[in-house]
Amino acid sequence: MKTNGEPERQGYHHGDLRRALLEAAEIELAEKGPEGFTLRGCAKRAGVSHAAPAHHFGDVAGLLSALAAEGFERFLKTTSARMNAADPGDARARLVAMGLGYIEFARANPALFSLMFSSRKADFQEDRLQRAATASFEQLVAGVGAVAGVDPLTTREGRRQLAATWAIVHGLAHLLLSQRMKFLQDQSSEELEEDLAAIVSRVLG
Amino acid sequence: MKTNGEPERQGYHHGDLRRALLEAAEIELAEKGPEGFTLRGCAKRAGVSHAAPAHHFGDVAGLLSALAAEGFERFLKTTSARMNAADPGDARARLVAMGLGYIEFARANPALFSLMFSSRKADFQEDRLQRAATASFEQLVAGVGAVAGVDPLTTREGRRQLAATWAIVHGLAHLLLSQRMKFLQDQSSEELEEDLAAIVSRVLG
DNA sequence: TTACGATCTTTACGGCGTCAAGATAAATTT
DNA sequence: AAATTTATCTTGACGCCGTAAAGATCGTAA
Repeated sequence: MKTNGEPERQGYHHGDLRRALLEAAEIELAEKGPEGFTLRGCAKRAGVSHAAPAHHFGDVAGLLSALAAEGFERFLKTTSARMNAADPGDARARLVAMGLGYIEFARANPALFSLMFSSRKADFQEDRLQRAATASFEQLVAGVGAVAGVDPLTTREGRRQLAATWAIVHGLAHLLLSQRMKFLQDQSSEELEEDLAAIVSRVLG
Repeated sequence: MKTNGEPERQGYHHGDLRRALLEAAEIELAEKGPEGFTLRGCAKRAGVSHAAPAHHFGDVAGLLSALAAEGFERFLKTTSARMNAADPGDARARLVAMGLGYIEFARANPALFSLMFSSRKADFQEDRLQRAATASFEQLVAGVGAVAGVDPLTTREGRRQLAATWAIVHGLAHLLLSQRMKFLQDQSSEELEEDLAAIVSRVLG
């Protein structure tokens, strides 16, 4: 039995293969892209046999669902951090900050973002993933609600505001990731972020 | 040699296998999704051997590139039709119509749209695909330019308008396709389209 | 010490994309 | 019309993939 917290990966047993596989999966996803991702590649990267992941995640959907869940949890942290850095009394500024956090996460974790929003390989019925995704959605609803003064889901105008907010932010994130907004990405990073801030705050304002 | 235009698919040769494979690919893409798509499935659906597609398209990227090119050509037709149905003198109304055509195409051809905007399986350097995608982009630029009065790509404010227009429309399309805007999609189809029109015209207005 | 369950490996299967070689049909040349 | 060339499609093989089953090894508890 292990008495310390060290990895000790030398034996027949790995130590924390589940964690290692999640990390390997994220790297594989980033390097090979969501299309070139393979379970066997993750196993090889983690230094185990190709069938080892099955015991911890069942199948590839299980591994990707767990990774997507982690993605949404980190996503929520990113947007929350941005929001809390804004003026607590300015609901609109906080919502804009959240939107910019949304885009920041996408740009910092392109493969993960694409797994979370553009893939059907993960099982979004899985408990932890469902919960994490819902939590992020509820943060968005609350953010729009703080600006509107009502629960956006209860009124038609609220739903329109909610959809517009989400769409402008998600559209920017997705188009930037797919390298299709060259006219913005050809600029310097500072200019790009200025533009993003200007666009988001204009639509949400 | 064939003297008539009939298919005559009974012989060793197919007649128009290239066309048949493209149609099979679109159906396979729609049924199995972009992730479950296989070249062998297309061949089986077209009634030929698994290696037959290679001669016409080289590899799977070749087939999907050709299909994506067709997608962009149809996409341009859809947005153009919507634009030309709007008041020719109202540049803003025409741009809004184009945006609604963008979303209409995505909802009518979800698998194709995802191939065109969310996949790396197609080769966007391929000539015809590159041309078709560029033509669609230029239509967008022209539409925004008609509203702004300048070429949007030449000024910073123009680029911001361009990005905002594209992002709101693309964001709505992508989120609708990923089934994540239930609060809009739970409504009737008429109400949904009213909402889309309201959102797009608000952001572009 | 022994038994047991958890963890990982090995082996095997069918399906995939792709390549090479062969067969057949169509077109071209003679 | 016959022969030859070219285009089209099939067959068979290869390595990689995901997954299932069975065997090996380890940690733990009786």
